[in-house]
Amino acid sequence: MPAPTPKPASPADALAPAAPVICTVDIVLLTLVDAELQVALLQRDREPFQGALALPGGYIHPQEDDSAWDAAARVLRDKAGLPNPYLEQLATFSGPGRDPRGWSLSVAYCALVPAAELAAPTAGPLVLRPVARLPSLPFDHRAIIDTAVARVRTKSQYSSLPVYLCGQVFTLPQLQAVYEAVLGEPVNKVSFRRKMDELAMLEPVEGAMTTGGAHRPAQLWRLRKPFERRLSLSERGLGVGG
Amino acid sequence: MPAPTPKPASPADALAPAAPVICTVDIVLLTLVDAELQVALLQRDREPFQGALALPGGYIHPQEDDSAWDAAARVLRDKAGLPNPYLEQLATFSGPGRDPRGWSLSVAYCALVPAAELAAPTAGPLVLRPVARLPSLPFDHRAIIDTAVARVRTKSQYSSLPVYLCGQVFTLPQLQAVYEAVLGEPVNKVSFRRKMDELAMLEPVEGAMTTGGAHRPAQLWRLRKPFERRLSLSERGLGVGG
DNA sequence: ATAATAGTGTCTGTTAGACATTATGCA
DNA sequence: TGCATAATGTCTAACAGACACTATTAT
Repeated sequence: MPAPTPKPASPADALAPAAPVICTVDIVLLTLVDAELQVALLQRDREPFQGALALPGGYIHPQEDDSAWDAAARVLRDKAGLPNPYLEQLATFSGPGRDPRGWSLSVAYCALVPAAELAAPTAGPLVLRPVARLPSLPFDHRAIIDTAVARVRTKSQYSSLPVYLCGQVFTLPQLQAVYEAVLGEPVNKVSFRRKMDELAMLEPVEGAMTTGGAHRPAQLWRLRKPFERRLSLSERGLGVGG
Repeated sequence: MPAPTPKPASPADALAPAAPVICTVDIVLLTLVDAELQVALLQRDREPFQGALALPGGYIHPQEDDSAWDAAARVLRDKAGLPNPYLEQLATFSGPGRDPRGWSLSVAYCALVPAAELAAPTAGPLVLRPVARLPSLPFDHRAIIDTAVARVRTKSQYSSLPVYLCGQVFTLPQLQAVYEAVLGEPVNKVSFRRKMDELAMLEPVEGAMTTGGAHRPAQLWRLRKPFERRLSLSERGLGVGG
């Protein structure tokens, strides 16, 4: 063996490593504005990258969080005023270079919320940016967002995921427009309605219709209770290309 | 507010939390033996749960690992003698109760290898157990394995994932048997071959046939180069129910 | 020749998409 | 009454699965 290297051999894992890992969560909070997927960003209030727009996130607090998921829910509650959004784990990003403070690990989560909920005054100083035209972002937040968008697009092809971008009640034409915005391509109306029927996740809201223009009003629908926090999956997808 | 609680209010995240998070990786190493999915387990050589069978894993070493993926690859290399297996991130498991040493976080990875590679003498003291009949396991390793198996089953429905359970070359009847073992149900031969053709990931190995019994030998195939480390995805799946 | 498995041709039922038609409210 | 959109009926093309048939080797 030549001269000693900066990488000390690990002492058989007997103890936790000396250099601690910085453990955080980051949330990709997506919503739909102007028929476009937008991500919520927050101006950082401290170093590193103080003042820059970045994903909402924060340290995992072992004292108060029962899991990384709980840490993400806490961040969403405290920084976005969202008490109970749809929230699912995306992936974990890690390495020595992604955070100037040192070797870091971030469990990334993806949250979907209706745009109306982000407009509420409790939503805090969130800033929305279209995922198709992102500003330059610190850390590896661009890669995290790209991963989230790809996941949402893929999952929308065969699941009820986009309903979390709608409000409590919605019409089928509205829901179809949401699918089309997320997938980025038109969807066949007849097939779409057949799929929604087959997914068996919607129930009509009796006696209620939208009013708008000089035309027939549309039936209102809402999620059936078993699917309020659980996706409905289609075996064959919606037939839109991936 | 009443008396002080054991949960100190977080000081605005100014510093990393006092109690460090135990950061590890765990690997669900799956292979196919006797037409059954089996997971590789290792007898733990230290506390906690010394002597018990558990998933191979270990601390993330910030000094030598460039990412959690690298840590998982290192564990597979050192503990299973596998230099370059198929390895993908599964999910991250965390919380105060999963490890008696304290609040811990484990990035779980899923590896697929041909059974022949695990039989090699370099493979170390790994023990294979059918995922359908798991022994009692420490930590939350049972939940991690169940998640991995569910993921592999789902992904096998629409991708080339099971080829990583085959060796370098294989016949289509062999590959179909692998799919059937993973999915747990028979697959239509004609449809299966149509899909394999459509996935465009295989190329015939010229002039080579398997020899075995008193019957027509089968064509040998191998993965085309672009797919050696990349899955091929089918838009519509293999038609088997999920 | 026979056995046994590999590989293919073909038919049929199912599914998805295109198109056309009816429904319903408002101006 | 006409217009605009909602909702549905129907035809057709694409696809998956069942079945049967041919191919090829060893015995």
